[in-house]
Amino acid sequence: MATLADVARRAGVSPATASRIINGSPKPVTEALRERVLAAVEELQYVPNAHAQSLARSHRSAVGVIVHDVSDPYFAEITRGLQRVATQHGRLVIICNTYRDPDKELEYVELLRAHQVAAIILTGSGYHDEEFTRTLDAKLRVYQATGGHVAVIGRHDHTGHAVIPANETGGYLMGGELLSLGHRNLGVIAGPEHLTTTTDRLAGLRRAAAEHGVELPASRIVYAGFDRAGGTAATAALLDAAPEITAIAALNDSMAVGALALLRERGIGVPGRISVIGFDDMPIARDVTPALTTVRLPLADMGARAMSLALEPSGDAPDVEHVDAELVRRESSGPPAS
Amino acid sequence: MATLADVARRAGVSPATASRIINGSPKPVTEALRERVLAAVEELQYVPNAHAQSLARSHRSAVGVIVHDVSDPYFAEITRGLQRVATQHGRLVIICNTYRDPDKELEYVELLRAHQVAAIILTGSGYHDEEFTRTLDAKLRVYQATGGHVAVIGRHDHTGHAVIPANETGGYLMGGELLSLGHRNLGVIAGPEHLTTTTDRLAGLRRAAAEHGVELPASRIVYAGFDRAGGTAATAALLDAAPEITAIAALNDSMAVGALALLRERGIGVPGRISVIGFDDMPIARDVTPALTTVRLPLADMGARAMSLALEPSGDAPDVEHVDAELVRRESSGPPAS
DNA sequence: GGGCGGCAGGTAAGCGCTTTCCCGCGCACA
DNA sequence: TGTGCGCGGGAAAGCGCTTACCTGCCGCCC
Repeated sequence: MATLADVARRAGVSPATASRIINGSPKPVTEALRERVLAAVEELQYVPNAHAQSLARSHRSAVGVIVHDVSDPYFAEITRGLQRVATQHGRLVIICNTYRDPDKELEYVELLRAHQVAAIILTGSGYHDEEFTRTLDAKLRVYQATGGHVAVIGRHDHTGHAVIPANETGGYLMGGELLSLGHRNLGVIAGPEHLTTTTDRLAGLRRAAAEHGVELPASRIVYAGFDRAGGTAATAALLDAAPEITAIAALNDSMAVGALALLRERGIGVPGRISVIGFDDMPIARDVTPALTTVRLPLADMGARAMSLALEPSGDAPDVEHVDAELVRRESSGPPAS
Repeated sequence: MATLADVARRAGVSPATASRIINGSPKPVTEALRERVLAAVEELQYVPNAHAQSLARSHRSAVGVIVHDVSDPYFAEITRGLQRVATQHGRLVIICNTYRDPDKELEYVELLRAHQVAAIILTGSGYHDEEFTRTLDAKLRVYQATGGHVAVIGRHDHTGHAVIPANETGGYLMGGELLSLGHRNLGVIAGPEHLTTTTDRLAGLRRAAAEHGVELPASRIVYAGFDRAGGTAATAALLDAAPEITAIAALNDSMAVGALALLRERGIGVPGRISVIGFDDMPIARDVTPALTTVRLPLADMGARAMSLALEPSGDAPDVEHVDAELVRRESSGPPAS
């Protein structure tokens, strides 16, 4: 690799001058030298070593994002928003996939710290695991103590910037929709029980049920993975345990898609025999059959807002932005068969 | 941030010793010192500065990936495969989204070079643009000349490691399927004309048509963006230009999904009135309505193979792996209405 | 004409690590 | 007892860049 010294030598100037010209420093430089240096850069195809730069300036330029899995449309959408804002700020985004392994989450915080990122964005759900939460919080604090910015999406027990989706309200909306359509026998297919996202959405659902005087016994709630496969598995289990249900509330769209697939396979009409409602409004929700009634969260926007919070710290106090959930009626829900 | 010097001071040793202990260097160190250093690391929550490390060792550890858009399921799948292999090799992946802007592609190659990545993976289609291709190739060569590894997915005019999907054969498969079902009036909704992916797939389609003695006039081919919106727009245009068609070949699944959406909206039965066939077999292909008949490409696997080629250079000669396309029959295709 | 200010450019000190080389010690050997 | 060797540990030289500080020169003023 050509170095700055090579460029300087070739242009017959000192490294300092070369550096100033290349970085457009405010220090004035003769036009003749400038041209010689720029020519040398071109001939040598010189690109400054980013590591050396970040070592010399103590200026952090990249930002880190920790997601469960970028290829999951939920995170893909959020990431899109994150990227957009980061790029506007001229910052490189380092994406870390934990594949839902809490240990990896911890590791990645260290790794991002090692890479001197300007900010860490934690997406995905918080965990109901006190020890893990404490450890994570401690690591983030250490990072913040050295000037790092942190923003989380979702409820994590960490004080700092946060974008918090209305999971409880959304759950309430799902429940309200199904109940006011006349359903009384609801089943729920939920993500892992130790995720705050699961419990928050479920809490809203319970609140709606309670208001309508409807039971939601434990046997009607099946926990599984927060993905398509989890959705089919949970639906199968639910159908075995409670064949009388007329509606299924899926705690995210991926699970809802899995449910739809299983119901189709078994020849169970949706919404004729069973209504299905999802959560998140991922892009594919409108393209499945039947188009999915769901609770919309502005995913890309949430990502953008989190990145903005991290990159444009408005003040010293931690900023918390709540984002609203909104019901989107499509074709997978209807009144129960009478 | 705590530095190595801080750790050394606290443990009462030299930075050299601290470094050796922390990195598990082969040089033997007394157990007592080791413990003192490790304790200091813990107390100070020390994490080595990755930039300083990569400067000191001349060892490149990250790898760079250039995609059009990670949030596009096509690239999301490929990225998944890339990540898997990279993680196995203990390497960090830097993902760069070009949003289909060739200039950004060029910029990102420089940026990744600046970041001293060990390898650059170029995904996404090649361009029919001689100047661009030459510039890109030149930049990649410079990178390779300094020891960087390059692997591309898809047909790019660049000699080096490559994973090349059977786009032509896949196009032939699409065409063959539709034609042997009895369709004679085909329409094609294609991605941008300047992409090699578009032209290769189209070439296969043409070959199939020729074999069956079927015309495929220019008026039956509509070019648009390679995404859902492009699919709906192209379908609308196609329906206007050639209302007699009984089948639509979409050159990727995103466009097919867009087509399906438009046809549903217009109340046109699929496959009753018009058959639709896609390309790629993205995860959502099986969940749309009707489930999409498509040509499967093992996307995640392609990503994994590309990363392997880049990270485990088998020899000096450039490795080219061809990957097969395979027809997946689902419900969106059928014989034409008689 | 001498002194001084300003200005282009260079010199060198880091940034935080790794690693080569060297030093001093204690041991075995003759 | 003297020589030599092995071994644990430290000193210091970089890795490639930025930047504070210094130098030498020119033109200006008194």
